[in-house]
Parts: sequence; C-alpha cells; structure tokens
Amino acid sequence: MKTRDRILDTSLRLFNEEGEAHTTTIDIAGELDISPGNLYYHFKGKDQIIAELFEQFQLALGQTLNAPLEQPLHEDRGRVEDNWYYLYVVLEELYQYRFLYHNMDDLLRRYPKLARGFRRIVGQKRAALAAIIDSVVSDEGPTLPRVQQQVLVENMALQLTYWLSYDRLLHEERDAQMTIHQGVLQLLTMLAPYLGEEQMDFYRECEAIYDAMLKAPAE
Amino acid sequence: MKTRDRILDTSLRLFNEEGEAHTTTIDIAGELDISPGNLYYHFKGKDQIIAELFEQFQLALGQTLNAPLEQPLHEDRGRVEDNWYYLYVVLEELYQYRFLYHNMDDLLRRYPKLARGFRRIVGQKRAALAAIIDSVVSDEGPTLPRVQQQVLVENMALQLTYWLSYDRLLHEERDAQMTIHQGVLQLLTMLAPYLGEEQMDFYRECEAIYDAMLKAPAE
DNA sequence: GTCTATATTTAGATAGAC
DNA sequence: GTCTATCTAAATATAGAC
Repeated sequence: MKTRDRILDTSLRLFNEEGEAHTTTIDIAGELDISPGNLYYHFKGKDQIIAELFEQFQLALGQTLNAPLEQPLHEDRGRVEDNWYYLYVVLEELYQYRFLYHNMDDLLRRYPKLARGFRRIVGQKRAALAAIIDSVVSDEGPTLPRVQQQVLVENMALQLTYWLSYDRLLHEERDAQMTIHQGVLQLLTMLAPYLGEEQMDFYRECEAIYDAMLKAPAE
Repeated sequence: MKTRDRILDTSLRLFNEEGEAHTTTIDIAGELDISPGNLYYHFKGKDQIIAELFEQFQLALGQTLNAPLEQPLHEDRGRVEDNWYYLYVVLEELYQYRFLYHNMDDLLRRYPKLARGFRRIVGQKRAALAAIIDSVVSDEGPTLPRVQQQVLVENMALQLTYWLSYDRLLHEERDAQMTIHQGVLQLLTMLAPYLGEEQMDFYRECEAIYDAMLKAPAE
C-alpha cells in the first residue's frame, strides 16, 4: 500500500476516533511511524487530507443515495425490508466518515468549500427518502398531504444526518452495529403511521429486536 | 453593568456568531475594549467562561423543560396551541446558546464535565416530550404502542437537539424566528398522525403559514 | 520518498506597573 | 480593576541532507 493512501486511511481512523480538531499532522505521522516531513511531502497539509477524505465520502455516499432512484423499483414495490437494508447501508457509510459531522461548524469555517458538498448530500438524502416514503405509504392507510410529506422528508433527513452524533452524545462508545440498527428503527418508526397492515409485520419484527435490546442488560 | 458580566455576554454573542473554537480570549477582550490581562483577572480562562455559560444555559433550559411536568395540566388537556407555544420557547432558549451544539465533539473533549450536563438535558427533553405526546394523542385515532412511543420521544428529542444545527447547515444565516417556527412545525408534524380531528385544525393553521413561507420569495 | 531540524504562527496565560 | 509587556505551549509548515 502506498504511503499516500496509508496517510488517508490512518487520518480517517484517527479523525473518527480522536476527533479531527484534536488530531495533528504529527499524530498522524507518528501513528504511521513516518516523519512529519514525509507527510508534508505527500499532502500540502491537513486541509488537503480532509478535502480528499470528503471527496471519497461524497462519492461513496452519493452513489448509494442515488441508487434507489436510478434502479427500476423492485417488483414488490415498497417492501419494508428492502428499505431497512438500504438505510442500514447508508448509515454504515455515514459511520465510516462520522468525524465530518462531529465538528461541522469549525470544519466549515476552516474549509468553506465543504458547505456546498454537505448541502448536496442533504439534497440527495431528501430525494432518496422521498422515494422511500412514496413507495411505502399504504393506499389504504391515512393519506399523507403534500406539505406533511415534505416535512416528514425533512425530519428524516435531519435524523439521518445527526443520528450518529446524537447516539454518541448519549452513549460515548457504543457498538456501531447496535447504533446503526437503532437508527434504522428510529427512521422506520417515522413511517409506521403510514404503513399498510402487511408491511407492519416486518416493522414489528425489527421493533421486537429493538425492544429486546432495550431490556438486555448489556449497554 | 459589571465587567465580569459583560465578558460573559460578549463571549456568548461571539461564540454564537463566530464559533467558539474560532473566538480567542483576545477577540473577546478586543470586542469589549479591555485588555486580555483584564479578562484573565475576572476568569481563569476560556474554560471557565464556557463552564459558566453552560451553567446559565442548563439552569434556564432546565426550568423551562420541567415546567409542564410540575404545573398542573391545562383544563383543556392537550391543546396543540399550548404545545406550539411551549416548543417555541424551548427552541428560543436553545437558540440563545446554540454555540454549545455547533462543535460538541471538540467541546466535550476539552471540557468532559459538560457531557453529564448535556445528557441530563436530553433526559429532561425526553420527559417533557413524553408528556406532550401523551397529552395530545387522541383517544379516537390510531393507538401508539409503548415501544413506538419511546422511539417517537427519541426522534423528537433528537430533532429538538439538532434542528438548529441542521437549519444552519442548510441556510447559513437565516432569520431566527423563521428557523424556530419551522422547527416547531417539524416537531408537531411528528405528532400529526396521532392528533384528533379537533386538534388538527390548529395544526393545519401552522402548516398553512409554513406553506406560505415556503412559497414566499424571501429566503 | 523519507528523514532531521527548525522556522512560523497563534492561542492561552502570567507578571508586575499603575 | 485595569493596563502593557511578555512567556509558554502547541500546531502548522518548510529547508535541506540522505
């Protein structure tokens, strides 16, 4: 593996684990057993490392978020389990680059160019979530007026953006799978009022698992 | 007004407007036309200023959040307009100390003692929101199973915690009143599926105002 | 490509006069 | 209480040898 890539990988790990603001170029070099000078040979500085990590993130997440819009929809339109899996994957990708959301304000002040990217991502989230909502809303159940649909999309986009931060605030160091699992359930619960009876079966299974998790003694 | 209090006030304003990480003790002193030495006479350092601002915040918000639990409930149990007003006040208070949420990760790393306070606030939010939900859920409408109620509380607590950050990410500098108004509507919309028909009247009025805002040319 | 050594910058903090 | 002057520490970044 090239040194340049190792720097990116290690930076990402340290930023996620120790916080971006708290991680210096010397920390990164130290972790890799290379000299700071060497690091600066490969990157102009921390800015460039962050910019490249952000591009990786934007590319990966953008593809995932656009997938359900481009692919022809499943025969069995609106299966909750498909959406469950889909949201799980999205949250996994967000988790990999979670440092980007943990100090956003400072990050955006230092690298204002990122703002556009973050907004684009929110836009992609909105589109994906709107598609999920429309596919899943039952024809029988309560109707979902246009404005309420928009507000619901916004609430879900917010939840998708900050769930990992919120969970971290409350639990500090928690198992990633558990965090993500709960995040998906939180999102699906926003849809619960609009699910048809058949769709509710799968939802209730997820809920049961979560309920068991809540009661389990393990944190 | 005493210098000490002026320092607190100005710090709060600068932290909110310029970001805490980006505001130095020299900036604060400069804004007040006092010397850094003078500032350090009144406070040991930035840490202490932040700690005192956090205490102010915790005290003020804690009282507001606990109010609906302590006061006997309104005769007309579960009026949506009461909750509308209540959530508006809570968001206004959060707005006054919004810097605390804009760089949480870094803040918590530097001042770990704040973590307990933040968690306590989330707990108070949960309690207040649970009370709102229970008071508002219609007896006629769809029932709200216990687990779903818990998840809903959590979603609303998250929304209440990060709405201002999310709005800022999307709009940079937006009118505070508008931000808060929309935030309240986002929260109430989570309750919409469970409102009775009479309660929906007031909700639809709010929605109409928001709808008009969306269509208005002004940002 | 990689190292060592060092320069630059900036924020946080203190000492001592007034 | 307030000021000026100064120190310290830490992070970013560069120069030049290997």
